[in-house]
Amino acid sequence: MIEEKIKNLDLEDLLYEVELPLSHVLMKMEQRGIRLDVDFLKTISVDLTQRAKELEKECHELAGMEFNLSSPKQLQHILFEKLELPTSVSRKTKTGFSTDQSVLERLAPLHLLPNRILEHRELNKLLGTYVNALPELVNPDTGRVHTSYLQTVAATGRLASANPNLQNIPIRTERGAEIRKAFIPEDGHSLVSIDYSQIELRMMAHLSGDEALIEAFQQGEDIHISTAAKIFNVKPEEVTKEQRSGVKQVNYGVLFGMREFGLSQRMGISIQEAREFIEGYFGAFPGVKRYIDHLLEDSRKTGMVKTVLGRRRPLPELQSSNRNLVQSGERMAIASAVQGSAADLIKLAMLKLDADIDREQLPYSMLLQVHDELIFEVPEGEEEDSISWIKQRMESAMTLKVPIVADAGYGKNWLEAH
DNA sequence: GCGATCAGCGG
DNA sequence: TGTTCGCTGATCGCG
Repeated sequence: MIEEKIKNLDLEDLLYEVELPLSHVLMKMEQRGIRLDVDFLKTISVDLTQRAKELEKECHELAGMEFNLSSPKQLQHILFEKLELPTSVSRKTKTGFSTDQSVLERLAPLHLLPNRILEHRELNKLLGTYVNALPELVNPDTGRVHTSYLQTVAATGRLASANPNLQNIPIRTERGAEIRKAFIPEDGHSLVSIDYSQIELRMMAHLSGDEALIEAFQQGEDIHISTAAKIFNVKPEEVTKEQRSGVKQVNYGVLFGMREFGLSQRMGISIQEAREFIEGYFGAFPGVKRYIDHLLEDSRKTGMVKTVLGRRRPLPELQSSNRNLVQSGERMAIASAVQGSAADLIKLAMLKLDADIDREQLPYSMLLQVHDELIFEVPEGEEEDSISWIKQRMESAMTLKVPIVADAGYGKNWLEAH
């Protein structure tokens, strides 16, 4: 029986105290939906389409012939055969040479076309996936978009979102971030966004018990700067932007089980330099190194990895004789422990928030979850009060060996609130 | 119409 | 050989 199995795997609490109650919270969020400013998106669409057309024309001229800019196959032919640009910067794919972003960036100094393609790709992505697609998904009865949260598809225990996916709305580029302005509150309300600060690194500090990492978080300083100061043995105020940026990438790379090669690619440094970087990192945080070693040994023995709430991810790869498969499994083991535990944390926070909103009959609506961020709709004038109320509950959802910090904002659209 | 492939968005 | 997870869209070959 399934109940028997759940009991034997010690998953009863997770199922009955977390996942099943959470399904109700998610249902309410889906039914409430979030309001979308369709007129605003139509306006953006006109501008982006105009610019995309210009770029398309220019690309055809640069290529000396017409072709479909959205076809990697045709672009491959133009770049590497017609224009004879070097294939050395491109990795092989099943169908030939890749024309992805990193390749086009490396070709950019040699020809104008790759640059124009890059811009065209950005615009086409925004138009096709968001600006033109989202208005189609507005429910005519509610005037809002209603995502579906998937509770059982992510191997780490995270949620997923679909139809539409509201967990991957652009933010990193200026044009992309504009799209967030289309997500707006009900009349007389504001959007409030509260996100956990560096939650995965804090979870790593907690899980590993590394004294230096814990100390760095307890000091409440910029974690990447204090990490850099430790690795390079300088004072925090002497850390350069480049050093901070490199350390940040290592900090997050460690969470994904990154190795020398991946880091060197990402940072644009040699493999030797990347190796020294990683050695410096683990030298400064020996507890993290010990934790990862133990985690991998344990996961290999048991064939699975667990989060703080006992959520399990089977990892048969770790017992394979294929070295690549084992290494891939090791990356998943580290990522699952950290990301999955962070997912546990925000789920507890959501349950507490929902229960307390109900109990205190507060006029706050939880609308969205984006892994480390919660978005609420609250009445105008209650922004500050709601923020301190929500923040307090998010920051105390679990007790870790480091402080849990959440940053908050509010506004008349999602971009402003962030 | 379906599935494989490539590409790119987020945390 | 070469970062984690998952979702979506366009193209293209197959039927």
